[in-house]
Amino acid sequence: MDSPRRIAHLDMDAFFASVELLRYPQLKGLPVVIGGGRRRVDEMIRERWAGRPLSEIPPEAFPRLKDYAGRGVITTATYPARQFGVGSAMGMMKAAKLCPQALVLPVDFDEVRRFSRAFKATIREIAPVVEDRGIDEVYIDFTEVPGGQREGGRVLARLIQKAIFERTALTCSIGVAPNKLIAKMASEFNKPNGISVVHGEDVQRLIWPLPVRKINGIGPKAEAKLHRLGLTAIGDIAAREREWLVGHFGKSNGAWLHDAAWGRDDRPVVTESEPVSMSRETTFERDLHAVRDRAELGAIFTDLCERVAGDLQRKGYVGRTIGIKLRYDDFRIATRDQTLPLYTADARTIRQAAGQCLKRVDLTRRLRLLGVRVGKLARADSAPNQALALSATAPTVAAEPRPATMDLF
DNA sequence: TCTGGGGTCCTAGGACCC
DNA sequence: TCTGGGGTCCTAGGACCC
Repeated sequence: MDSPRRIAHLDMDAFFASVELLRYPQLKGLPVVIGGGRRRVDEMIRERWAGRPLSEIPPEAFPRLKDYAGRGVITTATYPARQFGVGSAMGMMKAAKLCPQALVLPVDFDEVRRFSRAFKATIREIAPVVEDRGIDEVYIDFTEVPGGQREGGRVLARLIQKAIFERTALTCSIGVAPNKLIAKMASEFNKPNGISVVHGEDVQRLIWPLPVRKINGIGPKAEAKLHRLGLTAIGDIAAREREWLVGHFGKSNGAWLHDAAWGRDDRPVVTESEPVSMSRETTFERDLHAVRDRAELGAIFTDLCERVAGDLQRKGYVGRTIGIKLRYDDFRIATRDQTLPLYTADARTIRQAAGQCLKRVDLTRRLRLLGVRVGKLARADSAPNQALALSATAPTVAAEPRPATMDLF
């Protein structure tokens, strides 16, 4: 007999902040936020306290939110900071109003990635079917893992929690359920360092009272529309006819909403995937103008192209679609892209194509952000250009005159 | 309260082909 | 002269997630 599906969602608790607290244990229990600045705050601190262990730097030595005057958002807040209403994705300015005394530390991506690899490796040693959902989250298929069914998955979840803590000294929260959709919601029920187990028959009791926004895939826009229609809880969606939802949200979205509200989701746990695009973008310290700040903008542009090229080369990919992204001072976004005849990972080729794209957007407004993207990726070792060349010159294909519009490229 | 950076997926129109 | 439908690729924008 087939075992019923048991899917876990695991979320590291305040991941970025917890990683920093391992370095600065003296900050435990204090409101700390991670994020914001491009200035290496911790380097400044270390310089000032050179020669002393990091753990001996007194909390008073750290910068506070009230002293922080930069663009940017909070990546993670410790639980003491969350008590003041500070949370991820919140602007630094707003956070400073809510909790001016919170200490600010920058993101140390290398360190966070190191811990990310460590906790994921620990999980895979216990349960091999793991789907990456970013730096601090995974789905795990418990179904076929020995012991994965005991107490609905609670026993295995405890084992994983313990193994991660022993290896990294970090805590996580786990939800186990019949599918990814419910597991994701369940992992939030007992945060931090919690486990919750949800069964199919619990959907009505545990899921229906939750606000619609708790469904992974319902964002601010969908939430607003649901509210306008008088639907605020997940149960309100479930109470509607499928056809009614299809009428208001379209065939695919309406059906999905109905399924989600009833806790139905048969998506598999996907262990491997290939990247679709790679990009680099940056928000300037102050808004820049294409003409007045031409030199500065040009240098940033070149740097972005070089960084994307570096990423592609380091990871072994090439791409054919080169694109740019602008954010204007009024927060409107414009994108342009162009697909090249050959794959590339070369910074100059990327810069050339991205430069063409830049000519096609409005550059009279001041810019807040500039980004460069490479899409239509292929593995560099799969020799995609040779394949393209072969198909273009295959003897069975007659050489046709190119239409005039192609000459533009 | 003026809102980062890195992604994925979906939609929709037009070009082009059969 | 007018009328098709299906499929794929390209491009721009937008919603959403971590």
